[in-house]
Amino acid sequence: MADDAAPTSRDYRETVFLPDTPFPMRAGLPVKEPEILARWEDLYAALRAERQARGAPLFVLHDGPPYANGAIHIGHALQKTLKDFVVRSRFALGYDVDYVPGWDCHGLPIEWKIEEELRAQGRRKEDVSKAEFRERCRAYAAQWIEVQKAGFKRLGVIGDWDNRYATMDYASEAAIVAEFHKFVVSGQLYRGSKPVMWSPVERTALADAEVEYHDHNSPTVWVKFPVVEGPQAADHASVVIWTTTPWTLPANRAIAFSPEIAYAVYEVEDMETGLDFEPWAKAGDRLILADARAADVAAAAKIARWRRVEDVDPSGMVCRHPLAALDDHYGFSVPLLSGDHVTDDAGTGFVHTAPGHGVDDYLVWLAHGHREIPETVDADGAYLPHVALFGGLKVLETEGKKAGRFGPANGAVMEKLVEAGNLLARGRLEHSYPHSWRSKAPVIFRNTPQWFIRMDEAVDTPELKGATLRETALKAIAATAFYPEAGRNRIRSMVESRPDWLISRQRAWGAPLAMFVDKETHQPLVDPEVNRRIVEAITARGADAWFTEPSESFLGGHDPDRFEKVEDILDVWFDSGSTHAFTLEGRANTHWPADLYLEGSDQHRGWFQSSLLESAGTRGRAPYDAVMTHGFTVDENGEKMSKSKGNTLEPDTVIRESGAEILRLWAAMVDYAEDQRIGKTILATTTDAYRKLRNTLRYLLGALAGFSEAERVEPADMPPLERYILHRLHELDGQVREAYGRYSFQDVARPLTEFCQTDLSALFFDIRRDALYCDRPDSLKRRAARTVMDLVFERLTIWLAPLIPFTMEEAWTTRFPEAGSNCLRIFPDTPASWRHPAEAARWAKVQAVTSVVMGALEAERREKRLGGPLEAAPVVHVTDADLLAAFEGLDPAEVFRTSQGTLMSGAGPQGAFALAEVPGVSVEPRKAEGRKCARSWRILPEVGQDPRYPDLSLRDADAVAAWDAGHG
RNA sequence: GGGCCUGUAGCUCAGCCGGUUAGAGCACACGCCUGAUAAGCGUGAGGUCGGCAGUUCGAGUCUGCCUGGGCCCA
Repeated sequence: MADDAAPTSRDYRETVFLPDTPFPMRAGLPVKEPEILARWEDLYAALRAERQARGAPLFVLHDGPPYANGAIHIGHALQKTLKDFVVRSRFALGYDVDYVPGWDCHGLPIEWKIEEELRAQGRRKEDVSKAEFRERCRAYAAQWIEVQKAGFKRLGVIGDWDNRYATMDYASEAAIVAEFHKFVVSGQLYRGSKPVMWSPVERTALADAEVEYHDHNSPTVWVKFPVVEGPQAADHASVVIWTTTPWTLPANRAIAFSPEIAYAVYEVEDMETGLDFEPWAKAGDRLILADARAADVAAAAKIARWRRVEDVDPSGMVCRHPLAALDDHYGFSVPLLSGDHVTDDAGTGFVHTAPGHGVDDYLVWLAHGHREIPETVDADGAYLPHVALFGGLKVLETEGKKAGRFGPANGAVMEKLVEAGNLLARGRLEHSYPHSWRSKAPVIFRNTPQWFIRMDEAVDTPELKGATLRETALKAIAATAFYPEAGRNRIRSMVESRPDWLISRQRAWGAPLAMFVDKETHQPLVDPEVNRRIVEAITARGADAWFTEPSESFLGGHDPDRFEKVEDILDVWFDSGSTHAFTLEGRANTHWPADLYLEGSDQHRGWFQSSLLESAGTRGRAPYDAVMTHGFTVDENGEKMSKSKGNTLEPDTVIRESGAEILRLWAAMVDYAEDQRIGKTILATTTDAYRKLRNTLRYLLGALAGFSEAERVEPADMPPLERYILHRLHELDGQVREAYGRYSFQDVARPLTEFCQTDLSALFFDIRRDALYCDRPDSLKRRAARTVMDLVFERLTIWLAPLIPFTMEEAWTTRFPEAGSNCLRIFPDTPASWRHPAEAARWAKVQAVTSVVMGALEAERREKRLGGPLEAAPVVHVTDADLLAAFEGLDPAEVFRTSQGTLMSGAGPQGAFALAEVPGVSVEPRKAEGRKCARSWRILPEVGQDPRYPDLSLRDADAVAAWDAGHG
């Protein structure tokens, strides 16, 4: 006990080898990270040069371009961080890595921004030349590229920032156009007419991604189509349809029905009375409806009583248009067509079919052999002049205060239906309706001429060898690796069912469909010389050249009067689908196809697919060998982040408060394949994990102070504990390489964190603290411990470097200030001879026994009979021979971290401490006898035996004697 | 409304082909140490495995339905 301590006159602290390092416990990352970034300079270039000099294999990660509009958000941060994990880990695995970050620059959102700017200046888009408008768009995108680039670099993301790609670079625009020409030349492009989502307010077709759904209150009408041909039962009857878009009725050409639905003729017998309006139906009216819908229709039409006359089969029936009586324009026949899209859960069981105003309508119309798609509405959303009764009326208002609201068309059509006696009922309905995501105005389906890439026509090029684009793309999907595997299904089902690729847009900011069309035949002009001149002009002067330079300059000998210059621009997905062409081809030190594309899972429909189709159509295969996807970042409750919910988290905030390293470690610890949560609690947990790693490094650095090669010990000469740690290093080496190899960063971070916690901190460091602090520097045990620590440090710093490069850099340069960047290193070889499963088995047993000892000491502490473990001298009784054998060659006191300890074969005495989980072991938690060594604080009977140092144990006396000799 | 994915301790994750009392690290509580100290060690508590039903001798694991969440589409 303390009062038993030997009289001491000397403070031995200076003779104790305490950890010594300038590596601070607190990181101060927000300040330190920028310093490290500055020190790295162009780390990426240095790495590439180094790897190329050694002839390293090449790995290509092709960057999916973020849209150059707005500050980076947490999703960008996760994404670029994951890419950086890939890039840095491939470098650490010894590869040369090509990673060129890029940006997507064209497209509607930027156009809108510029239009907004113009409006703010009181100018109209019409007053600005196309050239000036495009120039403004270009400047706008350029500015955001710089902002985003700075944000990505701050995260520690390395790449070829100086040679970043942008879809708006002249060379890119030229390459995109050249890719487009390949589709023209190979005959994969065609001009079609198709109902597309059209925004009259913006006078443009919209891509699916540019449309959002909002609730909208629409008029609904039940309309009678008098039967002119059909079975007897249908005589003097009308087919009833229901629609929420009365304005599309002038474009009606057919009625769709389902062969799966039962239809019948109903005859009205009585109408409801006491209504404040005159109902349109009357007794004697004969209506054809789906049985399942009859009751609802009766209610809507205020029919009090009716009679189901008989079944009727609509196939082959023909009706008259409901407005035929008012104008001969509507004198055509309206056939009944069967269609799979018809259901009986709403409406009447019949679907009014206007081929120019709905996709289903269009498809069912085509499926029945019709080719002519009527055009009824112009680009401004007004009926064309030829549309009888309604010419010039607006479906949607596009000017003035009412812009974006429905115009008089619906009302006018309903009035005329009443006049014609064919309106059965009307009402209003709140339903989900497509709107432009920008103007928020409703959109309509409108038939417009557009350019498409065919999915299902055999393509006779050397690349596609007579296969269709869809077949080629599906084959490419089968040949691609997906991480996670589920991605394959997702993209496959989309490619299987997707329609032809609509690539034309009636906008200004983009790469043009730079081609000429024969005014007579409507066929594109295919002339390699013309295409060459176009691409040359765009390479030199950008896509503007196409819009500003006269046709003659491209056409050469062709007659300018015969050919029309197409001024549509390409779908931005065609731009981004072509990035592989101008980033992976024609540049040095890269290769096509890319080894990996890595994006969010939304890109199965987006970039993965556009790149696949573009490449399949031009090269016959995917531009990637593997696709890796990540989920989305949601808030702490698993809900989508949104500004309106106020649950967003800006990467900047995290970087400013905690450091990019914390964000990176978070990304490393979560399962990125699924949606990842982030928030205050989670970041706090991440910070704790970070501290654990950091302190482990700090302890290593402290314990390794002054370590020299002369101290190094061969594994064969090491004690069991060191052999065990080497075994763990060997095991981890395999795990780490394997996990990085399949991009499973979690399987790097978790085992390494647990290794630091369990094997190093709680076992190795804790046991070896005594030897490190108190042994003579030349003691084998201490040298072996430091040798192993050196090997641990050597590996930990590079294994973790791809994930937390800032901290590993700091640790590495703290120890080796002259050795260059830690990030230039390659995972060191770990000798197979370190593998030692027997040692692992031994320590599992040793730790089981130790847990009983810990339990016994804990019980004593609770009873206040014992304080720290150095006050104890447990006696351990072991009946299990295996457990006993595990201690062969070990000092029990050392293992138990007590002053003394004894291991005995056989059963323990009555009352000895035991744990049910560890049978065959019992412990007597005896107190240590002897005096407390003033240096090591162990309590040993031997203290005082060395007369030179009466207050020290023999080991410490020896150590101090050596120390004294060295310090005069 | 449809397709795909997803819900295991406060947090991040393990749980193979269904098989004992569902594990780890962190956080938490309590204790120890005070020579890693805004650190270190130990002990402990904490889970109806989203819910319900089914298959089975046995289900976190398989099936169905419901429910929460996400992405894509309508």
